[in-house]
Amino acid sequence: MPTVSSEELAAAAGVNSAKLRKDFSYLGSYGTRGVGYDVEYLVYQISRELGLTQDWPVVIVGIGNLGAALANYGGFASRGFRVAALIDADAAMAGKPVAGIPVQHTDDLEKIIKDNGVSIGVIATPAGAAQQVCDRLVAAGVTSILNFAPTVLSVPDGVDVRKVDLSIELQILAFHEQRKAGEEAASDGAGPAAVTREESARSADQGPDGDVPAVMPA
Amino acid sequence: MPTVSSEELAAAAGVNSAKLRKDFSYLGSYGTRGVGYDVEYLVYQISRELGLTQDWPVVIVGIGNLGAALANYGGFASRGFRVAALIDADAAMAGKPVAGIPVQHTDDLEKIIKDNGVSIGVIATPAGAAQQVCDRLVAAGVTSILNFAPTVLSVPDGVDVRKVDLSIELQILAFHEQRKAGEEAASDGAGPAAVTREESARSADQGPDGDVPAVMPA
DNA sequence: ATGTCTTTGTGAACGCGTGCACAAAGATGG
DNA sequence: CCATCTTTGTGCACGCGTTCACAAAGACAT
Repeated sequence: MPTVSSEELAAAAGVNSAKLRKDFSYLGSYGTRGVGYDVEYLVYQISRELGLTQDWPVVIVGIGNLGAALANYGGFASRGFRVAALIDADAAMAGKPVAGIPVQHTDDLEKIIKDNGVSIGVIATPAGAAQQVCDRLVAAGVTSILNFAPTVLSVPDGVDVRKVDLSIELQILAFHEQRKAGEEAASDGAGPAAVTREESARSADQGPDGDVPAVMPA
Repeated sequence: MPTVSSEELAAAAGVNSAKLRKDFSYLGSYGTRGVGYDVEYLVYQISRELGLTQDWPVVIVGIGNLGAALANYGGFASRGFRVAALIDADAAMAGKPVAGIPVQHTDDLEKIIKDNGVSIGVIATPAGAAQQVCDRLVAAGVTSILNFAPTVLSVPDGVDVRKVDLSIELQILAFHEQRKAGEEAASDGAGPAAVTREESARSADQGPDGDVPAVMPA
């Protein structure tokens, strides 16, 4: 039986082994003392807890460049997502296939949601249309929305919204870039706002995690 | 002189006023006791600290659907970013304009970077090409990379990489969705892994912040 | 069976970020 | 010029998440 110890996993992931064990313990996934975790069972447990074993039908509304990019994105299928439908307001696009899936018109939005049992919607429309689309999705039964439009959506309680702003990541890079450039100039110790830049402990940090606090950067 | 108090700002932003003041104090931006912060000066200070007053030329490599979507994205200009060039490996695309900018061939990558003084690169290529493109960008002088390809890039020290995985946000939504569905079923108290789901204190949280820890969800 | 050795699971301590509460500072009015 | 009032800037305490450290548990050898 192939197994891994928490120590091995922690080293590979770059995290603390105790934290990893504690996290696993919340899952109820029992390892074997003196041996480690059964790899196959562990994978199954985590997959199930994360919802990877389920089939999540999603609809993408707004088939412009971004919507098309999302429809073509390969990473979805392996994580349990299935693009159930593509929806666009442009009647000229109706019927045309994108990524092998025919585009349907906004008029049929409600029917599409219900027929496919969709609970997750992706909004890739222009900013002006986003709230309206959102309202219709919610009314049709969608309870989770991924919003790429540069608008903050208002939704009733019980509906989750996650906003993806593609320029924020660039912003963060630019901020660090500025610090790099200003470092030698700032080393004279003068000037206000001489916020010291601490190097990230984990050099391999490539995630969208809280490097930069809500109001002010670290 | 138009001013704002930390209290007003905090209420508007949905954060604690003391934290806001403390953050501002790191900036060295002085408010006036009894009055508040001079709006104009504050905007200038924050803009400058965040790099919004600078001009950041960026190149986008890989002009597929996603690259085109990024080139067309309106949010960049207002944040100090300027798309200096679009680069693609497909010779047939060379010269064709996308979002009003002619696509250039990968062969000229190094020259483009140097001529425009680019320090930030965006990779929107297929996974297979990403590392190679990354290496060339870095060799040409790029020190910050925004990576949309589903690969972890390895870069030398001093180069910042941020990876954007479009499916991760969906993953998080699906996870919450699963919890919603499983809540009534789990209320019988039986079964392992009955991790309680606490409602987010801030209902308006739409950001890509650490809702879900590295290894296990909250 | 008994002992040793490895690795888990977890109680307890540590550290850090957030929020409270208040003194200092400056404006404003008499 | 003094009193009062507002709002900042910040020391301090609280709470939460991470890490340490160790006892319990099981495998494996003798």
